Amino acid sequence: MARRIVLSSDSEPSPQDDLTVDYADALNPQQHAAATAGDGPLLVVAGAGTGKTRTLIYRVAYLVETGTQPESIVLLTFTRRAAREMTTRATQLLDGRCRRVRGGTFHAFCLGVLRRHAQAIGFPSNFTVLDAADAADVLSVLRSQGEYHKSDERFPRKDTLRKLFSAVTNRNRPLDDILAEKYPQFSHLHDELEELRRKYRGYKKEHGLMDFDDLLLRTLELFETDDAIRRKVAARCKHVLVDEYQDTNALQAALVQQLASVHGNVTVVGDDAQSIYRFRGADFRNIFRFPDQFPEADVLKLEQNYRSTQPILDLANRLIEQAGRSYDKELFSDEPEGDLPAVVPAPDGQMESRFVAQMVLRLREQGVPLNRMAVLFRSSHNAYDLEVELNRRNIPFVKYGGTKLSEAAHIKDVLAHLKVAENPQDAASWNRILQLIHGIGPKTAQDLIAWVTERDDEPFVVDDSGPFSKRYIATVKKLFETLRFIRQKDVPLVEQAEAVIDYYRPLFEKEYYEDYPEREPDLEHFIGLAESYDDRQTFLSELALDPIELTALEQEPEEDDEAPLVLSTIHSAKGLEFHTVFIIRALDGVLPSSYALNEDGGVDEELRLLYVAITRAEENLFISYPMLKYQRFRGEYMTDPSRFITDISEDVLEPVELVEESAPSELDAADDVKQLGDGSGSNTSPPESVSEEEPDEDTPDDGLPF
DNA sequence: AGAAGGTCGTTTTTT
DNA sequence: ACGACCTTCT
Repeated sequence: MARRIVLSSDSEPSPQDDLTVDYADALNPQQHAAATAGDGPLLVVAGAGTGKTRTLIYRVAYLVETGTQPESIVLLTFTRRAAREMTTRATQLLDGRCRRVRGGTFHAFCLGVLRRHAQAIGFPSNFTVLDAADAADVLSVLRSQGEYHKSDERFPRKDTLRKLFSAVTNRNRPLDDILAEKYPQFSHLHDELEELRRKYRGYKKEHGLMDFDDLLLRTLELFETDDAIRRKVAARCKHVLVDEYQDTNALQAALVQQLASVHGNVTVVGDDAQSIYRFRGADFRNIFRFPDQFPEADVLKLEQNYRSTQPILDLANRLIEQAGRSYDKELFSDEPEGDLPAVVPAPDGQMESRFVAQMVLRLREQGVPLNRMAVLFRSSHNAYDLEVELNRRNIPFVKYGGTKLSEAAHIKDVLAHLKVAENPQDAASWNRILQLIHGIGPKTAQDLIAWVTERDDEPFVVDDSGPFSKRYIATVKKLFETLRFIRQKDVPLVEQAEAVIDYYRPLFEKEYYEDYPEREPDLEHFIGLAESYDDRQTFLSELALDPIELTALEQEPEEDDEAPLVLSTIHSAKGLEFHTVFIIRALDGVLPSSYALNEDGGVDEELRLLYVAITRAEENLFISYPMLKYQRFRGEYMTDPSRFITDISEDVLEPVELVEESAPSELDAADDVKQLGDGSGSNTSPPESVSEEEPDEDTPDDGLPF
């Protein structure tokens, strides 16, 4: 290791009292210490709602204000949304300089590095980013080429293969280990799987493809291969700040080490009790290993909660006691007063949805804006019932964790055309667009791809040397024409998108003959989206790394629309906070997911998930579940409430009974009215029972101006 | 042989 | 509602 000579910053050292922000006044002593800490590694262990984000924002401002170039600050967050929000808030706090702080996800940051330096590890700079489905499709092609299902043995399906290989990469452990641990039924296929994994790597390299894991892995490889690049990149990272450190995996921890390898200034913030991404290779132990990784690290704790009332924290604390391992943070609030969290058993799923919808409307009447309320659930389909109910009542909502625009099959089709224009070697996209053509199946597609990727110079010319048949030649010609057009210089991205869609439309209507009218609007959205970008490569990468929620687009962004209610998976609600939180479908088999029961450590992770959900709430918390459930195969059956809430005493989690309001007399009037039962155990008045006038059939109007 | 079309069993969480 | 697999058609 070379001797290091550290040059001190040339900008004049700013004395504390010249700062424009009053840090001591805005932060509590613990937060203040973290935000204004000096150089070197720093670990901040912070409980839920303790102002972790706030502290990071102030730290960014402080660093900028004390002379650090904003461009040399790297703020790594879990989602792009979080990064955007943090830089915006830092900007409000200080000034425009904070906008130039570099921020984003590990994946986005690595993408930027690789776009500049990929050649050093044998990739073209215009490599394509594969999302999870694309990666699985590539594996599927390789699997059928390899004829692995020769005997009658079942071979893992494409998505299982992808998960398996992803786990190997993210946990940085040998295939054997992962097989033994997670897929013992496939252990005997070890040799075939190793071979397939090798082929997959080779295929990606040959065709300029990187999946999500590669973005991290190849960046590390780059740093190992070329030390000059490592030093150059790390030199631009004067300060590295990482949010949600408990959810990083082995690769990300290694990356942090590399990025900090020149200046050694790292601040990581996290909470081991909120680690919920184990399935993705995250290891909460990273946070405890940090002091080993950086021996001089200072460790600070934030314990005072500013978000929730004490009754909500009591429930959270009680809940986390059930975990197999102990967490030493006991959350306390400066807001002792508040309603008890309520557990609400509903007769069935529809009633559960009606309860949520009506409570939302009542609270809105009381002045709580819709977007300060959230409905959280374990998995996306748990909300289907509720979505129907909300649509029926014209209550606007956004759903996070649902289907993404770029994950819809027809949008992937359009994207594949643009990807091929960007990277003609992209066999994965070729495979997709060729098979859309009538008469071309897997085999012909492979032959054509082999032919077309041979000629890098001008891949979009049809001549007689190709393996063409009359069945589809006309369409292939049109396809190539379109591709040649959009590859010309200076064709605006919107026009490229329009050209692709013009070509694609007939194929689209044939492929989705059953329901293409419903899908049609997405194509329009897509064009609208393309308008706000001018660079095709940026557009494609951003869409892959930061997919757009479908419901977010359906929300017409009209001026005086009320901000919508938030529906979200618990995972996607991480880091957010709401005045009122509803947790629905709190059932055994759903909230501890039945999948988690077999894995060891699985149940604890589900418990942390519920803990995260609960600690999103500031004032009101309702946990509900349906007592009856319907499944196609089983018919109606009785459910069990989540094991996590059954043993909680009533003075911490208050049971609430739903009661239908007895109908005054008219027929059908009882249909939509219920009131909260005895909710008066707590120290504030229960929500008044509001009887709702049931609107006429099919013209729901809850008094909302939408 | 290879593609199209129908049928059956299925469905966590995300960059 | 979606994909893996099987059968039928070109």
